Amino acid sequence: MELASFLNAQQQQAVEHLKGPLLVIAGAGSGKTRVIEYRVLNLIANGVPPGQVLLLTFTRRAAKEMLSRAAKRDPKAAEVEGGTFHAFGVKVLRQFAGHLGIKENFTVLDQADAEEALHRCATDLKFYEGPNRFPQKASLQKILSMATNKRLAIGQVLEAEYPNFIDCRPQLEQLREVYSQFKLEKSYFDYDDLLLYLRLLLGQEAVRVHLGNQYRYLMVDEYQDTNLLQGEIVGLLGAEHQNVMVVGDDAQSIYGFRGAYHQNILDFPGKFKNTRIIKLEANYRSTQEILDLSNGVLGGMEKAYEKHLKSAEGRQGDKPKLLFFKEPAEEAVFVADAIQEFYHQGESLYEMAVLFRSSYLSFHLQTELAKRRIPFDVFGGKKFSDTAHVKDLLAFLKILANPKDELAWNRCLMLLPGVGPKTAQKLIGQLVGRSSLVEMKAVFDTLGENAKYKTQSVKWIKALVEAQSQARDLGEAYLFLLNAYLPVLEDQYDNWQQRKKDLEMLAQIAARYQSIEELLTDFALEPPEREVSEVMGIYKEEGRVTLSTIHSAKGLEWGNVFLIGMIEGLFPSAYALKSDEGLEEELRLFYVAVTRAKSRLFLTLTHYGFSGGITQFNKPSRFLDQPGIQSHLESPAERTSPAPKPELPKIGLNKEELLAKLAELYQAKGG
DNA sequence: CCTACTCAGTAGCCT
DNA sequence: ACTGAGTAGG
Ligand SMILES: Nc1ncnc2c1ncn2[C@@H]1O[C@H](COP(=O)(O)OP(=O)(O)OP(=O)(O)O)[C@@H](O)[C@H]1O
Repeated sequence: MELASFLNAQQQQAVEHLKGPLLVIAGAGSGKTRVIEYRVLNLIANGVPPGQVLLLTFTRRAAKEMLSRAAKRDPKAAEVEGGTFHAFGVKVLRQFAGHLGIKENFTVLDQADAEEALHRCATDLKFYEGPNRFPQKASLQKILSMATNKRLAIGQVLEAEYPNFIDCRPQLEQLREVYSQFKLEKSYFDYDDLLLYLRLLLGQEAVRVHLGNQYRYLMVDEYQDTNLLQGEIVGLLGAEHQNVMVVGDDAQSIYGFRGAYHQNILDFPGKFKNTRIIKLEANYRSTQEILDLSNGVLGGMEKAYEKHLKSAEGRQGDKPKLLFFKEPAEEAVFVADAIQEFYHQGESLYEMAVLFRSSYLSFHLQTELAKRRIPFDVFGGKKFSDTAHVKDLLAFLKILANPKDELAWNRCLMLLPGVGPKTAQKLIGQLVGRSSLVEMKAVFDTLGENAKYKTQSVKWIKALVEAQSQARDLGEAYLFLLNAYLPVLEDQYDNWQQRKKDLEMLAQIAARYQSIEELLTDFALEPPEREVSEVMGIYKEEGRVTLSTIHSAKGLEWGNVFLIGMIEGLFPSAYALKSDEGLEEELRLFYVAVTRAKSRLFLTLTHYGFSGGITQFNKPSRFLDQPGIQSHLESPAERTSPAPKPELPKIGLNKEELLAKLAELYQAKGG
């Protein structure tokens, strides 16, 4: 392989470094991802069996992309073990399940499932009955998760983030214990458990040696967004052989809310003695104008970064533009117009992205694009699998996979009219004592005739039994369940037809899987993004515009990028303004956003916004006031201040007059 | 005792 | 739009 034709000198050094610890730390667009790709190939070319290489990435998508690109040059690269820390945790945990007395087909709880489970434990412990306020389920999950990922005591998390709940510390500690027991008993693992148990297993000398021998070469991408727990995992996985390469950019650490510890990357050389450090200097992605702005963003940070982004090839282009609009609909029209214009100039839709801080900022644009039949994909925000009806059907599938899944039963039973928490619990008490669906059927068959939920629940258990015994594949099994669920769906939702379509689409996805466990695990670890109608029409050539949160755009690049919603309180987010670190992370997020663009970059905002049911005046993001940023933006000569509201015309109508006018209008005029 | 309904308050980023 | 609190009613 002639590396020199694909890599610069520093990249080659990194790719040719095969043994011992290596840290590649470099700015955005400097070719870090490319280094990983070629290092995988180089390891294989040097005789390393691909199965001995472990590549941990931030999303499963990233791992898949890197490995499939590498596999084009050497098919063996496809055999490399790649995925997220969480996915790797699942894999290892399934291998060792037998030794830990847990079911091999354990269920992975997503965040909402974990919240439900926590809520149940807290309710059982009667923590909501006392006179003191106890955190809501979402906060419970966040507090415990933060403690796990940052390796902090619950008290420390409370002090730092939830001082108002500081008195709940003993209860929260008890809750964590009960919740852990509950999960272990039922073979549930939430996201944090996947890391925690992996860490626990690696704490066993024998496991550490075993995995160290199995995976002789470890690579970690986006290392700046790993947390302390993941840092420990890397330390243990690499302890045997020290062949650990981590890659990242400390200025791109944007997952603090998930416990990311950007110091991890700076501490790496301390953890692994004799670490070789390689810095990549040249940027291959963007024009110098875009990089000037990026450098301006870096310059606005508290922390001084020595890096200075410079285009490798001296690429020149337009200065990034800052544009103001009256309201979101107008902003959407501008973006859609520009997309169409670029498309007609010959740009592929794949080279266009619209980025935003929060997913709801894209709603207007979604409407506008759909209206114009411009195909697009949405990343980030509410997932397809977060919607109630999809979760309902997944609960049925969970029961099919594991008839003793109490949380799934609870969700399903609560859908029955006449069944609330108490009845559901009572039924579950009877159900879990039985070992199969067929035996469970008796519970419903023997219900008193006056139980109004009897008919429906008997239909359900019948469908479950049939799905288990008669279906030839998962697609068929799914249809049994869907048909049983439909009456309740139609009852529950006004827009059931739309939801039914979603569930039919889920049928297609389900049919692609061999086993339910696989499907459920995939849905938990990498939920499908919200599907968007397959609009065709005038855009025959393939290609789709990307609409993405900045977080989900990490590591990606496009020729044309629109960053919308540059509004104070939205970006930087009001939540983040509470602390200096919060604001600093927003700036890093801004840096990530602008460095996604190769050639053209637009920042937009609107004067009016809509929030909490009222129209508001927006203030431009404070980022735009920073001189180092402003000077690299081309904006309208004068900043159009919000148009003053026109004076209201004076009219005076009293109640009688109003009623008389109303009566006039009520005069029927239609056919 | 339990469920179903109404109302008020709030709305982030992800595995 | 969606959640939790509070209350009316089975
Ligand atoms: N040596 C090179 N010569 C030419 N182009 C390169 C070279 N290295 C990388 N590139 C290209 O530069 C762009 C950015 O590279 P890459 O995605 O690897 O950067 P990165 O450092 O991972 O960026 P980020 O930190 O934003 O994820 C890609 O389009 C890549 O193909």
